[in-house]
Amino acid sequence: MDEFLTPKFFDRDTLTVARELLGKYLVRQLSNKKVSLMITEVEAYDGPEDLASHAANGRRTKRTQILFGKPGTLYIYFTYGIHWMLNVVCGPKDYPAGILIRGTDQVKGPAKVTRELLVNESLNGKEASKKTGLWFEDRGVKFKKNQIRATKRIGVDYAGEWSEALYRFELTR
DNA sequence: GGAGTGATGACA
DNA sequence: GTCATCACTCCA
Repeated sequence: MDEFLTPKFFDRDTLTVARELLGKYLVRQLSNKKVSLMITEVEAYDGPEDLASHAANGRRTKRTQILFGKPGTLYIYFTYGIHWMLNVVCGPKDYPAGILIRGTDQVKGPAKVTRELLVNESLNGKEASKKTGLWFEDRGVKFKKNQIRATKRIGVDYAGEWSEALYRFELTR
């Protein structure tokens, strides 16, 4: 049974949600086809203290306000002049937290995932749902706890001690 | 190792 | 308005 992950799933501790997203499916409905990818790598950006987060120090701007929004909301931004990044908002409203989808079983690399799924700003701020055309499913994939590897996040050296946080989770086999 | 690429945020 | 920076990927 495919179970749709509701906003309630994302309305919990960010690190817990991040770990539980591993093995779940990211599903994209395009006009002519449906693409499903199993999530194997994520990074958590959790709270106003997290200096690696766009919402570090509670910074709330036109871009980052999405992170303060409802759990289950998609946060998509453009970086390096080339790439789109896909995140899903976690935790309660007004608490800035999100999870970056870094990789899937077939597509490795955050910018490749968005390219493969044709994800861009048109989905930013929308809720992950079938109506939106991008959502998450639990397809009952099982794995052992020791298959989750927690490591430092990528590309956040500027974040001081927060760059050391083991907020990146990978599914190994 | 280094280029490409453009929005964003800080500062003025 | 200017400016540096950036949660990346590709090619060498």
